[in-house]
Amino acid sequence: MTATQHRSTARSAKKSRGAGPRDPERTSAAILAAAVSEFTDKGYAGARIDAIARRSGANKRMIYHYFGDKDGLYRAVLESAYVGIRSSEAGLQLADLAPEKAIERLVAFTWDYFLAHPEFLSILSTENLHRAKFLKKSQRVLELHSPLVSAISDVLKRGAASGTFRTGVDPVHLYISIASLGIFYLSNRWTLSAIFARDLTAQPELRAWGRHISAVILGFLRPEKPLANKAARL
Amino acid sequence: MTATQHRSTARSAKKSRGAGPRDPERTSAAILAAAVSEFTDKGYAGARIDAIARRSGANKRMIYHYFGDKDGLYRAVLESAYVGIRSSEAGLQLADLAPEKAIERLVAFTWDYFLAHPEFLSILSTENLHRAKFLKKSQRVLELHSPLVSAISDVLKRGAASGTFRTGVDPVHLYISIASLGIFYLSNRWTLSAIFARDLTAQPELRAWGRHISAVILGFLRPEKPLANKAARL
Amino acid sequence: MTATQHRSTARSAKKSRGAGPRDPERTSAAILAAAVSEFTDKGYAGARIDAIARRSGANKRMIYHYFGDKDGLYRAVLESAYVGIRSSEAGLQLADLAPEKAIERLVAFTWDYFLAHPEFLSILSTENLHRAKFLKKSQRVLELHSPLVSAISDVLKRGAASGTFRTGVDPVHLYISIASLGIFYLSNRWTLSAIFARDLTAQPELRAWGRHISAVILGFLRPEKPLANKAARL
Amino acid sequence: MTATQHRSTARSAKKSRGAGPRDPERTSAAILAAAVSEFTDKGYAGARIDAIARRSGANKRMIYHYFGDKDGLYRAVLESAYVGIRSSEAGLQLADLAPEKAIERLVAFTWDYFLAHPEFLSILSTENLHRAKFLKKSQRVLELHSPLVSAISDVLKRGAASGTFRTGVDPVHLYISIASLGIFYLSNRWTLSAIFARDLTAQPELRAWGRHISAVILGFLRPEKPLANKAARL
DNA sequence: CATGAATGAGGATTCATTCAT
DNA sequence: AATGAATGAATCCTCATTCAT
Repeated sequence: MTATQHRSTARSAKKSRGAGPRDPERTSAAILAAAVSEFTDKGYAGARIDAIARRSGANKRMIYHYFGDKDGLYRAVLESAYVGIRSSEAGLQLADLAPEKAIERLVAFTWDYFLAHPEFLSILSTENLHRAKFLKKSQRVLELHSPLVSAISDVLKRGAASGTFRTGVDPVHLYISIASLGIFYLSNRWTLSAIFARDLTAQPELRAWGRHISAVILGFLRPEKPLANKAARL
Repeated sequence: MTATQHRSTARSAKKSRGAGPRDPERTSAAILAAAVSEFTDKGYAGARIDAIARRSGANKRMIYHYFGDKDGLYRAVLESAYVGIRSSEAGLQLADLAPEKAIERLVAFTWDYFLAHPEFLSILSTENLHRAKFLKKSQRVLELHSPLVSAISDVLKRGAASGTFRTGVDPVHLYISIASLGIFYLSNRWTLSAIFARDLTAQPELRAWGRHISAVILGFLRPEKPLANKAARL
Repeated sequence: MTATQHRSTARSAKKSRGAGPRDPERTSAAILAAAVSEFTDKGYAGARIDAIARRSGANKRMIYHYFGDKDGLYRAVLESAYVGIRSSEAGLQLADLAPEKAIERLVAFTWDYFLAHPEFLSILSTENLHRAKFLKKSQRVLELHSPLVSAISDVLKRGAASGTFRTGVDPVHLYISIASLGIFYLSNRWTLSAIFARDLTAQPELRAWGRHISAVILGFLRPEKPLANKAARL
Repeated sequence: MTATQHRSTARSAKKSRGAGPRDPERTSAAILAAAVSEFTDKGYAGARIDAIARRSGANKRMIYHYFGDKDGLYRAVLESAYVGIRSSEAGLQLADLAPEKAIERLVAFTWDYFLAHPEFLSILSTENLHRAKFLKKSQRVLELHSPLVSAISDVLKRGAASGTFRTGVDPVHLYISIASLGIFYLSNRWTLSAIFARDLTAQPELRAWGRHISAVILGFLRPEKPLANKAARL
């Protein structure tokens, strides 16, 4: 990625043409970016190749050249979405933190990421409408997830050992819970705002919900019976 | 209703054609049912009027007759989905139960309803892709939700008063949390199964997740400092 | 066929609209006729659905409605071509004629048919470019040909028995020979005229070639050693 | 030629890339060969410039460099096909053979050539679909054919003079007859096999048909009335 | 000479919707 | 009330050809 950027920077110095013909990397990146927007806004079936061409400034033919067909382009969008979140996540260093802090940090990161990347939520939703038809084929994406599970598992073990967390929590369940609370709220804020007659998309509401997620997750993780009680019962 | 039935009975004697032409109610119900399936499976843009006509056995022209256009048909589907869940919910009688029992019941009902009505999840997701464009227009649906909020609010108050629940919980937040955990899991089970390499659609996993939702919600609702509070009260 | 014509005639009396909407039979017949011309002129790949729509006066969508896709339309054209020649042929009554007369009649009919139906030659040529890909799938066409072989076989047997024809002639070979001489000349008249610098498409040339086919076929069928045989029999 | 070879040898030492860039002759020959295959398989309209580039290993731009456009490339293919058969034919030396032997040889050569050069048949067929549009423009090809007609004419005259052949046979007609029987069978073997439910592409069938052509042509050429009869009538 | 990116006009096919009966 | 034919505007995709290097 750095190499690429360098190269294109170097070149754009030489010839400052706005949107670059003869610059395959830039062209295909522009197409991908436009495709992310379009698929995000309209879903798979609603997305229009013509619109992507227009948005990206590229010739329609180039889309087929670089991505094969609509499916291929969508697949590229899907992959880039997952690669995006997982690689950001990799910088969290949960192992260096106390269990409670680690979970707080993971929850905060996740919520912030979802807030900052609405396209991720949208692609997810689209992909699930298709029952993960495309995702299943993407080995590249599938390999991305075991580090995440290991990291969470490690935190949970440490927390249980120190008595901070309840025992027996499944790390996959925990991650899904965190994601649920964040993604569902954001993905469904439009219908939720409508039915509850309350603007859940407003900044204060969003901040409140972020705190709520933390409260729910940490509230749940508290040991089932406080230590004192346990001792008392013995 | 009686009139209609009488009429159609009278006529079906006259001309015994299998599926009923000249039976407006049956025709439009068949169309709606087919539309639910189609929109559920394909989303709004992916749904095909032709497919709905085929699936329902009705003439395509009838769809336009009863529902105006594709939008109108979709709106009908959307409304029927919300009416379905809210009217089932109305039978819960949460006010008659102890706070903890009431929440357990609400959680269990909600999870079971989502499990039994995948079309509800799908429609929700589709509607959110469109930022609730259609829902906003449906006064009928919007009016359906204040009883739900009131009921939950009442339970939370009773729980807080008795020391069973923490205080300051927003009923809308609580409902969204319950819905999040259920809907997100089910809507996303296809991608989640893929990325976590684990069949989250299997019966035991589904049952485990149902228990997990209860644990999370009730775990969260526990008073924040149980020992102190409890001690104080004793 | 007669029924159809009658019906559409009856109707066109009632409502004299030039090209008939609401007359499926006429519409699909018009499409087929236009398709025959287009595929004949341009071959499969060169044919344009748009052109067929224009030529037939039908809406493009109707082509897909009646024939499925380009392949289906081509297949219909192919079938109609074979049905055309074989059903005309069926009226020849070769069994009622003396062997030599029967062959003369078959040759004359075949040549005349080819002359009158250039589209048949063209479709044949197109189909062979595709190695009979479509024909192989058409059971309907394949069943059309055994009566022809039987009829020729019978004539050859009678001719051999009476000493008019040589023995051991394969009826399929004979038919292919007759077809070869006629079809090749006509299909290739354009290149042949060019390379031999002689207008082989002119009427006198066509008549001369018709006589030539007869002479070749009958010349070939003469018994191999006429003198001896004839003498012996006298 | 020598210069070119020298040059390319010198360079192939320098950069041993498999197929030769910087070797104009090889590049254009490779393009032509690929074009022959492509036009043969798909016809003019069905042929793809991209496919020819891929098949030949040449850059698409080179095709335009050497042949101008699709038409020019097709024309080159067409010319090479005719040059191929006519120059092979030139070696037959029919004048040195007895008339019957000469015809036998011509028939055998022609059949063998068609068998060995399916692309010739295919190009012919394609060119005739276009009514010899391209051929007419190719002076080079047109000049190729008068020697053939002269040679056949000479043989026929000698045969008629010696009483071996019937009189009044048009040499162009004779050649077209020979070509008809060979080309039609081979070009149409796919449809003929299908409609006659018999594999006419099998080796034994091909050999049998080769003999059949000879039998038909020589059978036809036999004098109409044996000499004895003629004498008797005088 | 050679390359691979780029293009615009068109190609088959599909869709929601309306018309005539 | 119900039907099946008909439509025109898109929609995805492909093609021959040219441009910049």
